[in-house]
Amino acid sequence: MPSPTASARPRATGRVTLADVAALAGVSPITVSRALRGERTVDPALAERVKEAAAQLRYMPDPAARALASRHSSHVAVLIPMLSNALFVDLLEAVQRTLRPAGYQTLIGITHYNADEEEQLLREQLLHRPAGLLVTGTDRNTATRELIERSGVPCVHLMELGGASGQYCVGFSQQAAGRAITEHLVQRGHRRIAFVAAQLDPRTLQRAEGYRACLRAHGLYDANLELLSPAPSSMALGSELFAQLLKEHPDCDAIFFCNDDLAQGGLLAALRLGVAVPGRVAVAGFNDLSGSDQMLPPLTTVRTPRQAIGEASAQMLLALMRGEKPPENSVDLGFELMLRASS
Amino acid sequence: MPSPTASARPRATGRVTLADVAALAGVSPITVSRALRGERTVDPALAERVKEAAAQLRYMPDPAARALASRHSSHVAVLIPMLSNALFVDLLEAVQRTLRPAGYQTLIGITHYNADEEEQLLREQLLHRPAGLLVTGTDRNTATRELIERSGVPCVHLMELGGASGQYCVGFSQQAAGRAITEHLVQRGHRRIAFVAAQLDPRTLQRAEGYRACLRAHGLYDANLELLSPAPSSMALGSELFAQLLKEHPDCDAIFFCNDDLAQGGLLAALRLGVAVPGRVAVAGFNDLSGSDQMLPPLTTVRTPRQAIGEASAQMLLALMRGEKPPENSVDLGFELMLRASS
DNA sequence: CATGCTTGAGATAGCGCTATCTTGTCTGGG
DNA sequence: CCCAGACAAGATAGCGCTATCTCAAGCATG
Repeated sequence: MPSPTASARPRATGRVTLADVAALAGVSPITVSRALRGERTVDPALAERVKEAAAQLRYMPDPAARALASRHSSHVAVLIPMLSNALFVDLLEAVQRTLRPAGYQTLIGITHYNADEEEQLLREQLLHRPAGLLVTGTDRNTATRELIERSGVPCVHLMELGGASGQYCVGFSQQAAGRAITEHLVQRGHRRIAFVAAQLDPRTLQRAEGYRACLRAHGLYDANLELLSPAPSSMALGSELFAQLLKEHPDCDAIFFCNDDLAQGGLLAALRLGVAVPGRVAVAGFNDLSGSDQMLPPLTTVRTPRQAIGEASAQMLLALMRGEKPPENSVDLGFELMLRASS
Repeated sequence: MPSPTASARPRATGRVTLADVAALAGVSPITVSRALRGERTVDPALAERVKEAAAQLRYMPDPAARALASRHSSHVAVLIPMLSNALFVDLLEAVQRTLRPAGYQTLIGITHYNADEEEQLLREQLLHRPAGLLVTGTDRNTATRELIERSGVPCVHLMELGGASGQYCVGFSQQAAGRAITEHLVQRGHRRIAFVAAQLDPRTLQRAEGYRACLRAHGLYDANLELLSPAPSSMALGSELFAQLLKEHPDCDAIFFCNDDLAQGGLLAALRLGVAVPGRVAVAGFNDLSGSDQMLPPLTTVRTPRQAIGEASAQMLLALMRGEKPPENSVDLGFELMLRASS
């Protein structure tokens, strides 16, 4: 039995509406709307009264009606490549944890590292008139870029830095991170350092650039020591590529895997094949995923600040959606070398 | 420059609306609405003409307006416990792959195995008037169950079977799976078989029941050989629990881990500690997650049909949303023992 | 004291669809 | 030849909000 309080007029749907709250508070619906959205043009005392009435009736605004009238939904569209990479799970988790309390629902689109799929997903999501957009990386096809541009929806780019582009970005320099971990291997005395990568997405390629820059600076670069596979990253693939690399290049004395799952697979292959790590070959990974510290030997890797990126990007987006201008367009959250026994 | 075709009246938003399509096709807006939704009450020839007009104008219906007018959005709310368990990533992937082509957007809620959080998420999602609901398991608090019930939204339960409840379920018997893998260990001649579990969610506890039932049937059950931790599942925890178990129960000759990440951690701990697997102690896991086949030795486990569950549950939900009655309330997709060298 | 400005509230008019009720047309049975 | 019944299309009326315009009251200005 619903409360017997004042009500505008019975609605067909039985929902508590703005009009009900307005009737109870003795004001017009538009005033309720303004009061609940915290507009300044409502007298504080009145606003308080309205909020009490809303609470009493357990009023909850209808997102669809809001979206239709205001041309903005309470959705934030998030485009990420793949959830099978734990990196993006952590990122997403942090994003949701930040956006939900602010009243935003995340619409998750998985692009599978595919530009066309990304474009298609974005088109679908834009139909929902999202209030904001979170996309992975800055590299995408022209149509998608224009779609973002023309939609006028605030957009923050994840995982990379903006450079001079003026885009809003939160991430770190993949290139610098790739360079730093390679430098570490050089400092440990390795000379024949291989780079093993899968997926070959833009960020992987940036890490490759860091690897190359470092080795060139030391006069150690050898293109033959790059083993690049477009297949999706996995432990199984890491095992395979490890074996292949050592067979083709027996003189290789260190391997930088572009992601920890590959590296973990590599370490297991080493164990299986009886290859001593780091004695015969040192191994380094990227991202410091779950389990890397448990490996035998524990994996040297680069810890990437994915939770921080998720939270900071969501905060930046919240500011943009409020119409504020963030202090910086591009936020660099850095990275940390995790030096363990595999190197 | 937009096409100079007929149009109802300029809209403030610049969007192509039903009215534009209606004007171009020379029919009323409601007829366009009906034709595009495939209602039977429109002459096929006319419907074709309308669809052509819509295609020509690149008309896309506005989900918010639809939701408001029809009281159903194009959202399907999905409640899952956690994405850090790869199981749910695969499940979600399959769900999205099935629902998206049908025009449904998934709203993902992560419950963190927490009943209150689940209730809160569901309340938020129901505001969006989802067309369907996908929830993990059948075990939840009364408020949440009533919320689902009263919402009238079609709902399918994932990962478990319905029993006599009459709920729509797609999954397999966690109990039977737990029993089967334990039976396998018994058949291999093990007598002191431990059960190591984390998280202790309902499905884990069902597996525990299967384990107990099997060992009791063989007269081998010993409650001391159960090591149950409420902490979240991870490789690190698996390592820890493995070491703890062998220390406290040196006579233990086999371990059934409730999830593969724990088991993988256990295998690595064995390697670290120099414990021979399966010689000294056999190890079995659950779910056949990525990497389990790469372990040293490869992990014996239970392959669970998560992609199939995702797809079948989405198909069942699609049927329910169309107003059809599925042939069966509860669909059992079974499981498969993956016997590898760890046992 | 008239003028202009701010400020808080309400009236009005949609946002872009669909549910529902009506109307017109066509069919076949008595 | 008329009328019940089925069917295809349209007219009407919202769904539950918010953008925008309007208006009355209050206050400082010259």
